[in-house]
Amino acid sequence: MEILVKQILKLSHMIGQMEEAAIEQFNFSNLTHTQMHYLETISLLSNPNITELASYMELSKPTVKVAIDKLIEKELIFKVRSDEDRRSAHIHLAEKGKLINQMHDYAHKRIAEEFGNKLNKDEIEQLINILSKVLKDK
Amino acid sequence: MEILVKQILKLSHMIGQMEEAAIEQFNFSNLTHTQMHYLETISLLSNPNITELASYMELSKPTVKVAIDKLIEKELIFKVRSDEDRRSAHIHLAEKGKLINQMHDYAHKRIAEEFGNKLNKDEIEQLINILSKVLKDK
DNA sequence: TTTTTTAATTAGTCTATACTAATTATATTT
DNA sequence: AAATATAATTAGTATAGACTAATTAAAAAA
Repeated sequence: MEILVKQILKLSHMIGQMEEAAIEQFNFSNLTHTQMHYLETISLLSNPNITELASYMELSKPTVKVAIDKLIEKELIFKVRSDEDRRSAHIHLAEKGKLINQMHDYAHKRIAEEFGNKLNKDEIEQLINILSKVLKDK
Repeated sequence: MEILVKQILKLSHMIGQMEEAAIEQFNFSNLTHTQMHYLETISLLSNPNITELASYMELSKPTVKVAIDKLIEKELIFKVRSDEDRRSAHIHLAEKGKLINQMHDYAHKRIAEEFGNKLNKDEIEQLINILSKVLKDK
């Protein structure tokens, strides 16, 4: 088990490196990690309003409002005022903002490639089975 | 391969969650991610001086100096003036600062446990073999 | 020994990220 | 209709994290 713990250290390091590389690749270097986290969360919640986003991220609404304003300025997201409740506005990812998802995809593909290059078919099949067991209901 | 890409998404998410949980567990919630990154890098470089640390992190020396001052104030690290070159000072992790390494260990152990709970012996052996192939020279 | 280089620091500035308190506009309840 | 509640915003504040330019102190080179 000691060995596995060490491997997990290396694995998480590798995943981190790949994500960092993807950030550069996609020219997101002008965004902070916090700002990328906003984009990821907006994508996850699909068009939340500020109240929902603030509650999910456990931040105050003014904090989120200011962050959102900056991301709007950078044309990464935009707001759509709700018709049901005109006090509320839903946050959407703009085309540029959607790149955040492609960026993660890219990183994950690169990692999968790395696995593919170093393993034969049987091993890949084994790995997929093992991971499906471990990651079930995640 | 599509499946593997999806699994890697889940896997990196799981690792992230475990690290976050460990941060809370170890009461590092009062540190920012940047500050933890400093501790990790100081540990990695083992007692760098400010110039080395700044160069490795690709930041200016004043930026690093200010960050280091704050971490000294929090008693996470301390400086030792060099005898060979009295202009220079080496940064050491204090006991509190060393917890950063234990924290990562803890996270990795928890992940390994999660694997252990869901896999049988054969599968664990397979996984270790597969990971050792993929993570060789990492 | 004088000059130059180097390590660290100080001073000053800017942006990001967080907060609370107060305000505005719209919805909901009484 | 009036009172209350809610979504978003504005204003004000504080800390973290980044920079450049200038200074100090020590070491190395001329």
